[in-house]
Amino acid sequence: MPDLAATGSARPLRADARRNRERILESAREVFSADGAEAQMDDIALRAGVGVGTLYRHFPTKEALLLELVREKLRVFDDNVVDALASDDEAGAVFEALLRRNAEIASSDAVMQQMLAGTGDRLWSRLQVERDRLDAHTSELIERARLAGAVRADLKASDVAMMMCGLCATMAHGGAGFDWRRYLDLSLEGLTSQ
Amino acid sequence: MPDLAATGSARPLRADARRNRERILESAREVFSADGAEAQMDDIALRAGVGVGTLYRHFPTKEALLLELVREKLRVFDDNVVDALASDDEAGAVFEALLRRNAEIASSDAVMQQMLAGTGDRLWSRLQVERDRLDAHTSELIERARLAGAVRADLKASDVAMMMCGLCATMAHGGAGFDWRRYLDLSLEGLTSQ
Amino acid sequence: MPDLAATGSARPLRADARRNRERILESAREVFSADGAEAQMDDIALRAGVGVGTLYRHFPTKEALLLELVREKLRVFDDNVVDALASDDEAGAVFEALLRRNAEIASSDAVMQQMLAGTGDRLWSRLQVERDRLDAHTSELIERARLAGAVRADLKASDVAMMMCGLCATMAHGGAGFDWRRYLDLSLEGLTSQ
Amino acid sequence: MPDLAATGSARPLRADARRNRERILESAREVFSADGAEAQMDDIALRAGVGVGTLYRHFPTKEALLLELVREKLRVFDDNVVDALASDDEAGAVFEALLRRNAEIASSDAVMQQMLAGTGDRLWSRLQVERDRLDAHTSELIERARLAGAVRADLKASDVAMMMCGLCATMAHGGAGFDWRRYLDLSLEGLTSQ
DNA sequence: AATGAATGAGGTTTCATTCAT
DNA sequence: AATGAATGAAACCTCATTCAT
Repeated sequence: MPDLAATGSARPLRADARRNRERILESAREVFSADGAEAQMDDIALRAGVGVGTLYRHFPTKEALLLELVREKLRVFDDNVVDALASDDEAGAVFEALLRRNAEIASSDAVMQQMLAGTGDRLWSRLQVERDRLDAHTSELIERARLAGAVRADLKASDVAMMMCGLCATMAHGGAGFDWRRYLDLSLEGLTSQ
Repeated sequence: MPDLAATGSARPLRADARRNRERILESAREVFSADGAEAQMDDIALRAGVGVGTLYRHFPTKEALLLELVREKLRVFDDNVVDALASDDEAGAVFEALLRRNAEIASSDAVMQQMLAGTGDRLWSRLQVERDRLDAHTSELIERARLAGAVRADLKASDVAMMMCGLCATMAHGGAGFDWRRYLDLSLEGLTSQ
Repeated sequence: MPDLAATGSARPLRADARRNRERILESAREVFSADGAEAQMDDIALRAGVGVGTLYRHFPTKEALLLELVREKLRVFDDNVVDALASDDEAGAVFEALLRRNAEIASSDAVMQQMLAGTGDRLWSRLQVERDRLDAHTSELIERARLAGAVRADLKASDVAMMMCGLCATMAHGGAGFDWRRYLDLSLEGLTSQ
Repeated sequence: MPDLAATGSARPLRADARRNRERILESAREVFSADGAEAQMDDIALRAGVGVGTLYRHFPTKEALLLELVREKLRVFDDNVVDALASDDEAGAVFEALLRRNAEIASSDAVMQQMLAGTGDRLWSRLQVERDRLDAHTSELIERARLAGAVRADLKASDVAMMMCGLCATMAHGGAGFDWRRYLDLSLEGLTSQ
């Protein structure tokens, strides 16, 4: 009999509970994207087809829900970095492709944009674990690109983080006539110029 | 005849009313900086030493107040661009100095950071007049720098706007270990590399 | 011009605000009496004919409202003790009459009964000032009665307080076939027997 | 044939169910004592090591659970009265000893204090059977004490009930500097003075 | 013109109880 | 029988805005 408890800190959820959890997260993504961080918990529950109580059973706080949404996305970012590390292609190309890939993901996630764009500093500080892991992997990737002469000699993970942060801010300004892809191109120049 | 158009609505204010207006704006800057966009109108009025009613007489809406704050700062940005246009120094150096100067201003203005960092897209679209003027002057400055060979040949005013926007996002993340001045340096590389 | 501020710690309320305050207190007494301490703020506001916001402007918390209600009544108790101290009648009779008078007041005040009967210990501790004053005056009255040989030699103010407390508990049990006036008679025996 | 009536509903419980019932009652005593009547059913179930569902299987309502707790204690009170009736000691001393004994029991039972101190009149009225039995036995005890000349000639069971009720109110006011044992002494004076 | 009291829709969260597993 | 996830009607309180003074 496998030790189910080993898969996570808490006991595994019942099938229906897990389904509800997924539906809540999905609705939350949609509603937060539409209404911003001031979206209402009732709306999220309604859209998920569950009672508010259920929502609060899974996420004890609005903040906790928001946090989980961002955490998930940071994990996706990290997964992509790990993927990139496994690639045998040319290091500079791999680095650039990774940034474009993660940027595309962020561009379709309004919550991520808001978090990265500066609101919610308190939330941000609670994601230290995920950010540290992401930074560590990013540093590895940078090192490879550096050895290949594809990026500035002094490039650091925090530079990449700042760039993603700035990029998200331009994404969030949909109506301002901003073209984040162009901004990414310009920024890449800055990161890669010797 | 004074330039009434510059104050928006054309009615000249009584001396005490104008004083109140100034005090309100100053308090608003302080309170919004401290509490973010969710600062309370009552707090702003209290700090200004006026009743809420007076506050609402000057600014019919919280949004209008926020708007005015940003508008003012955009005018400062623009004034600085105009100053730069009047300079006889080397065009590339003038361009770079301007960006640094405006960045410093933004770095001490939390409201500006929040607006530029992505929140309040609706607000942003209501500043078209100021943004257009700023963009026009910025374009002039870019053109001079381009002729001097100091920036990319295809650089546009909106590129600069995006960069300032991204910069503000990193400023807003005080606690994330971000160093916006470094980010500005990197970005300048991107804008100026040929 | 009289120093209006001297009448209280805060500036005097506008006429309409004072009227509202009175109406709120009156409704609160009625609603708390009917529904107990778990009465709803909305109901109180509704009955007072004001918005909830107004209620909360006057009393920042449900607890604060409850507190004020009890505080008022403790002041009435104290006023009666002071009245009794001013009486020239026979000390024992004055003492007994006072207890009966305050008991009658408590019997028509369900909030007071609930507080005195034991719930809300936290509230009770915030009434220290009023209780101390009441105890001080009560001690004076006891002393007179003692000198007249009308009460136990060792009677203390806290004995009287306990008795009122117990009395309120029997009042609160309206349905139990309890007769608090009889209980008061029995208790008086205990306090006065030598 | 066992006295099924004593357990209320007549169905004998399975061994494990009975064990659960006991654990629930024990937890309920602890949690209600700690948190007052607004203790949460979930907490009680958690402490008992059962699911809420199980709790509700045994007690269909929070009120029913509270009721059972008080009912139990009233039975203990009654048992003590029956014990006292079996005593051959001097009737006055027996009477007084009984009151002290039951008071000590109440003093260590916050739930009992809250019930007797006035909250929950509705609950009180549902304990008619137990109260009647207790009153009947108390009356017998009083009668013996009366014959021995140890108590007021007109003392009734309801007087004793009121006294216990008042006593519990002073117990509940832990922080008020109240000394319920002293209050009991004073009250005994009142009950026994001729 | 200024004041600040009043408004009340709406926000988050709790918790007794039900019911699918 | 037992479990605990789900429910949703409240509860308390906030705050942008209005309006009588």
